[in-house]
Amino acid sequence: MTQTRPREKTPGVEGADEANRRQALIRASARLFRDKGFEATTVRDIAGAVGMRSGSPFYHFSNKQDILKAVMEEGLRQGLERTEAALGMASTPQQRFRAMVRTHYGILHDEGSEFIAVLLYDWRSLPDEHKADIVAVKDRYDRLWHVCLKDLMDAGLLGANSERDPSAAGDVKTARLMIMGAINFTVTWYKQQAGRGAMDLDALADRTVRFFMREAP
Amino acid sequence: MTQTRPREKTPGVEGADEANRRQALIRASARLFRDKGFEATTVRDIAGAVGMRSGSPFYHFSNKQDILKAVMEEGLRQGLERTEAALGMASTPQQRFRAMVRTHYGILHDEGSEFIAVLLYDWRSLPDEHKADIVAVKDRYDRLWHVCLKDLMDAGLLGANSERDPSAAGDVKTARLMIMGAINFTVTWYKQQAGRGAMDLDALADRTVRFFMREAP
DNA sequence: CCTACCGATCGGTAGG
DNA sequence: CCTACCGATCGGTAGG
Repeated sequence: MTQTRPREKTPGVEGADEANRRQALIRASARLFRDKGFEATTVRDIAGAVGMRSGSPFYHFSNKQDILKAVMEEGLRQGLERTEAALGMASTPQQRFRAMVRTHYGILHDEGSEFIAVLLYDWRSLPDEHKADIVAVKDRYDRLWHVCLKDLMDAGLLGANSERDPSAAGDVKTARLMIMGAINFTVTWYKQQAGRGAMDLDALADRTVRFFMREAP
Repeated sequence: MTQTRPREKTPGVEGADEANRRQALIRASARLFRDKGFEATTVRDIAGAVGMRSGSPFYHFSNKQDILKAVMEEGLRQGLERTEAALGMASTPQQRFRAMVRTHYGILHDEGSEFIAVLLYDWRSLPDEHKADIVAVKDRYDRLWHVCLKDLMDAGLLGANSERDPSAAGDVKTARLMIMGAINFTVTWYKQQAGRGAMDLDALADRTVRFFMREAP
């Protein structure tokens, strides 16, 4: 209830607070965008979600579209970080594929991880002049998938015709688009059960891997 | 440029005209919703696209949400019609799968066929009280896919582990969700080349079928 | 289906 | 980051 903001001890701490508020806005926006869509979410919704008044988000962002961009950037930053960490603990193509599938499901469905769902859902609301920036980072993520799937395909372990000659297996890009499409589309139908935590995502990842990847004989 | 509307010859024709205007609104709305999203499309956009003034769409629909519902219903009606026609010309499980894949790509990407893309993209904008109606029809469509995929799976022709025992192949529902997800997600990345017509969709369908379906030895 | 209009709301800003 | 506010626009309606 203090009417005056307490003076910060150091400029560094004050800067950290400001960054925290910005992060809070990004997180709250991600959730709102994910639930209602970018266009249906008002700046007042966002402000209210973090206890601000309606004009205050514009202290942190110059307009609503920039918040959307920041949500997508945060999602890709976290996504790359989590994926690289997961890949570091896997040593075979099969393990790496499983790790990427499971990690991507977490990125899409974990509590507090609504950023990439927004990227997928509200892409058309992002102004054209910002799209190239996001695509550049997204390409890095897609490349991780490409390498992962190429290894699997070379080993004859991917797709319905994988064990035959390489030409029958199809190209890696098609495989990537199909697999990532199947996984990404879960944002339209998968709902986490309350209380069961990550268990359901494990099961979903298992079923996904078993459908796309040939099992060792 | 006539200021007075020409008198209709019969009530039947007048009713047909009214239905035509309604259809024009649905088609124009589908395209606008698909391009900009339901929330970002204004009633003025819709009216302008068919040469009406801003208040006139409400002569045909009681509110904006009802237009969205009508778009989705029209998509499912056309989708079921086209799919049943395509299935009628196929006699083996492999042919039926190929027919469903190719038809679904047409439903998603053909010029003038933006209805199902709207259903997928703007589902969350549909008021809850209308969702059950749409789901009921969508279930019929999903059931056609289920039967198609079950036949394929029973024949050991679906997925990476399909030729083994049935338990290794996984369940039909997972296969349906993965395959339809992969296909539906193309709405986010596939862009038809101008002038080449349906050729590209044929190629896309071929690659999709080859990825998911085991080819005859 | 048009004209004329309305209340509500929205993104954003000025000044502190 | 708040207060106070603004111009623009939106979905929708009355009356013809």
